[in-house]
Amino acid sequence: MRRTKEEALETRGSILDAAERVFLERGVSRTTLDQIARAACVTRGAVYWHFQNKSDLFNAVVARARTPAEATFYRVVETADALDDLERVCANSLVEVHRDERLRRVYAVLLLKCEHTEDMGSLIRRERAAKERATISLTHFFSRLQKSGRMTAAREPRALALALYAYMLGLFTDYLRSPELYRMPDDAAILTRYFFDPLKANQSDTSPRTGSKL
Amino acid sequence: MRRTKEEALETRGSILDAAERVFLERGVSRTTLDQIARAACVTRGAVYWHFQNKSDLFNAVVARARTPAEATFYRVVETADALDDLERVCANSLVEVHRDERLRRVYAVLLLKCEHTEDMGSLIRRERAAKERATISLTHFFSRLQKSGRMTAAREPRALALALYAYMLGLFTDYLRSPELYRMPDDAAILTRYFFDPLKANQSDTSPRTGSKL
DNA sequence: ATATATACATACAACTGCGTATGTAAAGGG
DNA sequence: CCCTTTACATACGCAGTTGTATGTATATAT
Repeated sequence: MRRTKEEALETRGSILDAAERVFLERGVSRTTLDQIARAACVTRGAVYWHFQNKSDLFNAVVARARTPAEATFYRVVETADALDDLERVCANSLVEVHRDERLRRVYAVLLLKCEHTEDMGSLIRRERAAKERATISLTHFFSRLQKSGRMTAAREPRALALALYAYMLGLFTDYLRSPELYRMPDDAAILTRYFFDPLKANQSDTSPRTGSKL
Repeated sequence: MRRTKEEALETRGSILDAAERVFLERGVSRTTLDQIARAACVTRGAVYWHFQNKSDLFNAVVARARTPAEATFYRVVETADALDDLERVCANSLVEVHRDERLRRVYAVLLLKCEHTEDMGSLIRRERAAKERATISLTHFFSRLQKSGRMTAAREPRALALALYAYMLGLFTDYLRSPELYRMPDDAAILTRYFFDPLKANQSDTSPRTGSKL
């Protein structure tokens, strides 16, 4: 019953899909490779053929959804030169998590359904590296805007970067915990505006709210 | 070798202490009751005497540190009538997590070292209940302030409550992930001010930063 | 056409952690 | 002072998971 290379890739994909769902439903630690295999209509043999172990599979699941999403984020942050650009990226990432099932599942697993502990692949290392890169990029971004006078100088870039990172992290986490409390996609724009409006230099904060502008 | 009641309470306490530490170090799911028992210099027999199972022990660990901290929070939010009161509570809770080892460990376990899944005691239920109560309290708080004109009317209370909750959740999480990036306790005041300053009605946002005011 | 590597399924051995059952020595009540 | 209960320690059996070893049929290269 040997499959063609194409079929093998499909199998691999369906294993990743199954892992995504079972990780979300049962949490990473409580899911067994047999449960994933059954959900993918294969046996553990197939799983062990495509992946070394659960950690490896977990990393593959995360990388498949996360890497592309992060790439676009960094591309914008490191090249953008206007507050609106960053605001748009932030609001958009919230909407994407709301719309893209895969993204939503994987971020829910990352933020709610797994333990950030030393083993579990290189989760923590990659997480810290990503966070450091994001913080540095954001700090530079805010510094640039301040120097060119396109942003209020009343806040220090380092703290602003921390604040924005924490705010977005909290929004992702809380939305994934209780999405029914959010009115998406409108709230994505509203909530990000709460952060960015006060930064805009010489601009009244009481500008009329136009509701969803997405 | 039967202990007196007092000694038994000490044993119970040291088991809770040990569980706290081992949960933090190894993550809840990877922690075995034997590891906790060894860390507390007892056997699994003692653990099973004081607690039904790991879930029960976990809940006890969380309740011991969290219940009192939450109580003060709710007391203030539901009675306060000034933005500064809430701002002080938020900044203070960050500082407390930074200073109180037990609080820091337990929140780290809750936010980073356990999986928010259906079993694991009633974690999710209590979590959702706490979140709902907090959101409602905060919404009422902001509504009150808006009606009495002590806060800008440019933001809707419901979204503000979500924003503040998410912001604090993100700050806790990120601080516990990489505390070395934060300059505590000063950053606690700075970061909370970033949220509250724009809400203060008819007040210049560019007020001089006085650094740590705690 | 044959051989080999592939893409799995099946089978097996070993360990781990849990829950419980049982043992036990001392505390504390009558 | 005796009896019961307490506060554990020790011992046991079990079910679940993991990793690997082996089987196997077929795609694919030569």
